[in-house]
Amino acid sequence: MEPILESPRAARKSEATRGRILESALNLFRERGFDESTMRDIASAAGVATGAAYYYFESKEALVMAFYQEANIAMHERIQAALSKKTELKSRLRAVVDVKFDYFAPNRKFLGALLRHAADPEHPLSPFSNETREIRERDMLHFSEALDGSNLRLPEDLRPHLPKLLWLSQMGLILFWIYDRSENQARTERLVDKSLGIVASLLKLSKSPFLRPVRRTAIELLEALN
Amino acid sequence: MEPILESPRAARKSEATRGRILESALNLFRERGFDESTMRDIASAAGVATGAAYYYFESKEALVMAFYQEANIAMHERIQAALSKKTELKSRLRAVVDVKFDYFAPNRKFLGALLRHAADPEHPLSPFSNETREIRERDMLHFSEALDGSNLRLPEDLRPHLPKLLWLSQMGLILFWIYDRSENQARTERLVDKSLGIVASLLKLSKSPFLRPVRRTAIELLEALN
DNA sequence: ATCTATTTTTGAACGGGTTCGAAAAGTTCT
DNA sequence: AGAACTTTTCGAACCCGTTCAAAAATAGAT
Repeated sequence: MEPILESPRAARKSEATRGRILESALNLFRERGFDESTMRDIASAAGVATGAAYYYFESKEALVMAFYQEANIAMHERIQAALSKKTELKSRLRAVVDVKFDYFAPNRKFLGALLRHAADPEHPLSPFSNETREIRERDMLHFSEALDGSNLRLPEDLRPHLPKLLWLSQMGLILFWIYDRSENQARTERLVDKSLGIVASLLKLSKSPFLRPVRRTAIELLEALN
Repeated sequence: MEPILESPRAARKSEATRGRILESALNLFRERGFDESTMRDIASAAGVATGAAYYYFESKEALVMAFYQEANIAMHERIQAALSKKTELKSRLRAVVDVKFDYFAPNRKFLGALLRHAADPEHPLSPFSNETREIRERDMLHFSEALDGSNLRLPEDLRPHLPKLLWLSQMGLILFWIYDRSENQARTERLVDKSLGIVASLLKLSKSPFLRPVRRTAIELLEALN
């Protein structure tokens, strides 16, 4: 099953092949789009037979997932760096999503392929699946850090739910962005600004006794989602 | 292009064939699931050649859309009837979604096929596409009625945005429900209750001057979505 | 170096959504 | 009834994601 990499030479060669397939795929996706690129194209661009692509990747969409996975690791330190410069909650949240939009920008169009099965949490490539748990949790940590480093005090009962909630909103924003056909995704820009504004305002107000009953119900709702 | 139905006899026959194909498809989808039913199966269950199914329906998914379209019309009067018995906003909203869950229940599993392209507003079958505008707007009217008939006074600036917003939340609930594997979709039940609760509470509070700034931003956000 | 086991590569074949050109059935007009 | 036209039906063929059995390459053991 799991290849035991005894020889570094062979290991490197195999890895190189995998890399070539992935790279060819991503180039084709970027140039031509996901649906317009066939596995035959990808394999031949990488100089291998069709079957080889399936030896390294479970499916065509898994190629996009491999990109997403690498991206998540690569973005980690960029996010850390960006966070270190901000203190206001809104701008900290903004920093997190900005890193993502920047990183994803050249690949925006084909990222949609990943979200095709998003709704089905049993699909291995869904952002809600067991298989993607690790990526998801690593990603939620970014929001955790954005919250903790800010100068805003949060109600304690709400705090544990916030990373998940923010992560979820972020997925919504990314989804909107992927399909945003407006010039330079200007609509997404506005949406991000306004929605982070609301999130920040609501969190500021959330400690107020006035909103306590709503907050209670909100927490119950979040717990119902688990 | 558009068939001119000059003879009622032919018109009826053609319609009957279309109906047979749709019915066979839905039966197969219900028995076996969407992905597990092939167009060849569907056609042969309807007693026609594969090509005939494509003469009447643009794609396999269009069969599900045809069901959805019929459903929306059929649910209209059920919703009216249900609304006529309620006055509280929360229970009026509940009435609307309950009719839908009841109606969709036997078809829950294959409805997911419709939401596959949900995110792409340019896909003809997306609930956000131009092609589905009519269905969508008819559906939003239900929420408009739910709001207007309730005993709750709403801020005027918010009112025009609410049907869209409620409709969107409802889509989220339906999506959750479709993929809800818990016993009798108990998780959806809780989620619906809590989220309608929050909506109702927030709307009650929304007139308060305390929340005015948030409301303003929220309205800007909604406008950014158009 | 040879044998054995494992990993990698190959490309033909499969399955299912969809297309398409041609045949059949139906309609309209004379 | 026959010609001219449109609508409907047919099923083979196409495309593309994916599978699979067998061949090739590589590694380890003797």
